[in-house]
Amino acid sequence: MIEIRHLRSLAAIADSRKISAAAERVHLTQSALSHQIRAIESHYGVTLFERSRQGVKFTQAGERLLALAKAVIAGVAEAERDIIRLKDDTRGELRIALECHTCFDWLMPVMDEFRRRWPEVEVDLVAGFHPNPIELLASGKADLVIGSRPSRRAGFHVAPLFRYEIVVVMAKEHRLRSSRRIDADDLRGETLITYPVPPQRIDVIREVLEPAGVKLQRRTAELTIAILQLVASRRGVAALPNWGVKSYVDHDYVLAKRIGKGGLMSELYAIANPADAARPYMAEFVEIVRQTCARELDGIALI
Amino acid sequence: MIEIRHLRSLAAIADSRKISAAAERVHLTQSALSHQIRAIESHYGVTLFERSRQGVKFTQAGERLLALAKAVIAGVAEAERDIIRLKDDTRGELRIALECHTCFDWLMPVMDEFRRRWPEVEVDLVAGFHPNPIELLASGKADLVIGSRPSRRAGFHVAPLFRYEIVVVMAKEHRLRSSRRIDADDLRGETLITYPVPPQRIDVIREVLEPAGVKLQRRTAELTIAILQLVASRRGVAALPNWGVKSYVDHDYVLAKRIGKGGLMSELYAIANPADAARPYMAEFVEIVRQTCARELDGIALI
DNA sequence: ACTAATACATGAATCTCGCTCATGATTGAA
DNA sequence: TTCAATCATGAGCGAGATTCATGTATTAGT
Repeated sequence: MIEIRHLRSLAAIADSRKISAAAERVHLTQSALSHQIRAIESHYGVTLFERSRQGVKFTQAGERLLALAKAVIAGVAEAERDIIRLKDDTRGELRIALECHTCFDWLMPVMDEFRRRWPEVEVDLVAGFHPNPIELLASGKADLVIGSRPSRRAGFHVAPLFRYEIVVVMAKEHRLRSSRRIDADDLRGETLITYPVPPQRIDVIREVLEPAGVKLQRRTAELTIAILQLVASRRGVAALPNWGVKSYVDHDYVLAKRIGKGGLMSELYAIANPADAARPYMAEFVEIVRQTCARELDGIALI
Repeated sequence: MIEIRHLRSLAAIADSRKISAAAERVHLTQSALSHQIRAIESHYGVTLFERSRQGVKFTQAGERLLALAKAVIAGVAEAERDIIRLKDDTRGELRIALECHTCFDWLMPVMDEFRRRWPEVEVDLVAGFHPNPIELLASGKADLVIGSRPSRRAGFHVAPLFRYEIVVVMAKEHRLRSSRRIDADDLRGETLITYPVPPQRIDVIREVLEPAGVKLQRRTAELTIAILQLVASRRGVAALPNWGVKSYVDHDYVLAKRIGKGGLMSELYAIANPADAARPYMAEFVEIVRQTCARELDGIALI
């Protein structure tokens, strides 16, 4: 008899196109998923998808079950929200502060979806640039910070979001235009264009340039689009999330290059006070971020 | 994590109003169901229903989960039908013959629902009275007979429907009007009004009168309403299913009396040729009968 | 009031079935 | 060809679901 866990597996497979990747998402081994699928297939006497190296392709029967899965999963989630509402007082506010300003790109759809699910929660963005957004949590000016992992000593509740790659963007005519990858030394003499935050908060400085003893001139801008304008007009280079610059690269406005051998990776977390983290809608906000980003941003990995 | 089996349990509890009765319907012990519910309740931190002597009453949270359960169960059933359709050729015909003519009462809503679910199957009623409807199966004139259990030697596929009580109905002014129960001897000298079928096919004769050596005059009528007219106008008594006469008794047209100490019970089965019984829509027709009757008929027990 | 009956709860024992582990099979790429 | 990636398969284990035995509470009957 089919169960919700099977439907969740199915949805995960549909999302990731690969059984082994889907297995991770539902916290199972590849073997377990394989067994699950086989069980469903033999139960109904149909095949759910054609397996191949580059992912699975759903059959008609698979699509039909997938449609059921999506409906059931959504229905269950909605019912669970309603039950929480019946049980607890779910009014509250969610003031969000961003450490990484590129995140505005994906925050809007996330907030939209969140408002739909928790209309009684007041969502707000904490405006302006802050040298250390985490302090906003401690001072009670924000309820949730999206940024890099704080030291665990600070006592905050930390939920992992995703890992992404930071790339160097440069003008199309830049002298390094034909390099496949960029190392710290390559950048000597360049101007680095960043958001107006302390150098220690900028990954490429902290992780790459400083260890190599390379110190660049800096120039700041508040908006991603402004940074890219400066880059395109050859006022310097910038280091930004790959998903933040993808559309500009695709349109050939600028070039993006990998940093170092394996690329410079960074991770985003949702950080909250432990008291607030227990609120029912908090975990769901994090889930919405993860799902939305996994769907809309290229080249990220949920963590 | 909640699973479909929990939702099925919940729906069964809602239907039967009693945990122990519901347990049987989902093929579990009362204990297992009790544990299941407790697990769900503690998982969500809510109570799903107030337990009391005469059944359970759903709380708001219980109602919400129940709504989910109904939606999910219906969705799963629909998806499974679609998958069967994708897999097999599901066209076919379903010619139904009735052994018990009172069954026309509930057959219409059943057929309606069936047509909705399997529009590509041609449903038909085999008209007229037949001395032995089972023969219609063997001769290929019917695909499904609804009646009492045939001898297992006959090689038919038999699906149980429900158990019900056969009561004696009599005019309000009948000499036995104040008896609480009727025994074979009480009926000596009466006229028994029946459908026009052989005496061996009439339960009250086979099970009660004949064993007691009581032989009554018989008179026949083809329609339940005609039999009741004759009873009401004091032309005799009849023995009919309790649910078949309930509305007439409730309106005080006739009286109904229990037969013997524990009542005369009878059972209905759906009988088909094994080859036909394998067809996907057959099992579902039986399910629809069971569910519809459990919902609409008073005083029956699914078997 | 006492007893019997009915319905649900509870804890321990048991057992099922779903998971992981180890390994094999297949296929595409280098 | 070999390697790497992906999925399949079978055996064995263990968590969790079920049953069994019993307890508790409420109700009906005499």
